[in-house]
Amino acid sequence: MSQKISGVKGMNDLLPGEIEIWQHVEGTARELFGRFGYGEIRTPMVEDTALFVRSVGEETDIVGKEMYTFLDKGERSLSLRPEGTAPAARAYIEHSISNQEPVTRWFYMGPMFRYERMKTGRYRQFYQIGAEAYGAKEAAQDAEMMDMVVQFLTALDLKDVSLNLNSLGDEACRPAYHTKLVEYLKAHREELCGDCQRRMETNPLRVLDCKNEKCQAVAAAGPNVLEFLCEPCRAHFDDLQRKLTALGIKYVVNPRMVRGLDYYTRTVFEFIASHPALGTASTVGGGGRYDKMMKGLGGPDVPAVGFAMGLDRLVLLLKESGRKYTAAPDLFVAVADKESQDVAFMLASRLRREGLRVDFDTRGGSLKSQMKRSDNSGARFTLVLGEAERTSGQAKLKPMAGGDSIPVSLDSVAETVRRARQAADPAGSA
RNA sequence: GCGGCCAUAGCUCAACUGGUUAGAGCGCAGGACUGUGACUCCUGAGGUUACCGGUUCGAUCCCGGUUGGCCGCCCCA
Repeated sequence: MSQKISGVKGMNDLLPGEIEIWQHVEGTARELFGRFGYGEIRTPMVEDTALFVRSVGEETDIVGKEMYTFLDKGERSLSLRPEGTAPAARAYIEHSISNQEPVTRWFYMGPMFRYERMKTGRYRQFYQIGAEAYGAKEAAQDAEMMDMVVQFLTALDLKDVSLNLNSLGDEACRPAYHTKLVEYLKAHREELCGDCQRRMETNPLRVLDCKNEKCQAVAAAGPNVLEFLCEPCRAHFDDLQRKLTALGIKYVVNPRMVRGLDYYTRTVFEFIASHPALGTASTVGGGGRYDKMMKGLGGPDVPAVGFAMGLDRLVLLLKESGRKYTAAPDLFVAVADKESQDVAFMLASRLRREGLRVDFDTRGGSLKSQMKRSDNSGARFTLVLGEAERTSGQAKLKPMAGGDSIPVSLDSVAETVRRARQAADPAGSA
């Protein structure tokens, strides 16, 4: 055997048997987000490196050490996208969308790339579904987005997901808090872990969500970001909470929640799932408002709010739930004798044209092996075609789950199968 | 980037302290039953024991390296 070639570390193949779950999640998102008026966009997987440096933030781990960055043959520095918000913003600016409509709502889904140590639910090529709403600074826009996520999780029947909420203020009030926090942390330097002593210089907000118990104690006793909010930010946050309550959405205000990207202002939120299968990978999605990013990227001064969910973790949860999403054939056409092979082949084709999901063994083989294959395929019925059927034009639909066979003429197979399917699964698609 | 555990058939796992042709269950294929799957029984295919090197008369087992996987830290989705 020659040298075996394996896939790249942290990048996985998705095969039939599993892909159906992904399709289900993506299909649910498309339908639901469409209902909220969001249009799908697809941006390239590769962008100018500067886009992420300027939006995500030079000091973040993502840009600092996790990006797949390379020079193309024209010596341009390009990067595989590590997240979806910046590319969407770039597209929004590039196509002058703000000149065409006051409010724009987009969603996207696809692979993202980060060079990281692999863990449960965390891969180097991972998948996100995200949405962005541009042009509305009102808290109602934030609330609408969270409503959409909640409905999405509900549609997937995912329970035990909680919404954490915080406000980081804006350029009017954040600096004062920032100063106060650094002052406070410096006074308690000795009580912090080594990482946090470093963080207080580079990104003091991150000390707030350090997992270390001592650091948490220090952070808990320190200045509270919510008490520093200026009047407009305070009003915005209050309004958001009123709207969520009105929508019946449960949430927890966590003044120590911050996020890994620098561009957020005011609202930030996270959806956290508690499930043993996820281990420490409990965040399934998060987002927030980024009112200043567009201008920072050289675009118009439009406010925006967005979120992203990690599909890998959602799929992990759905796998745990044990639900099946595979679409089995309606009918397996089996052949009893060699002479019937071509007729059966044509019959299978005809039934597919009539809209049935039909499986057929092009190799022929013993009837027994075909029956086994039919059983394995999960087909609802098997139709055996042999000399008797060919001459009489009559056949039997054998229900693979057991029960009596249904006599049927070869001309009305599709209709009969459809009716049986309808009876068994009225909610199923046609 | 740091620390710990692990790697045997497609999958889940065996193989006494280093000792003959590395086994089982599941799955797959064929048959018992020549036009009927599942249950039962029989048979078969499928392995360079992740890779490279070392110690040894002899290595799946011991040692080193590489690659890959898992767990914790970090960070995140």
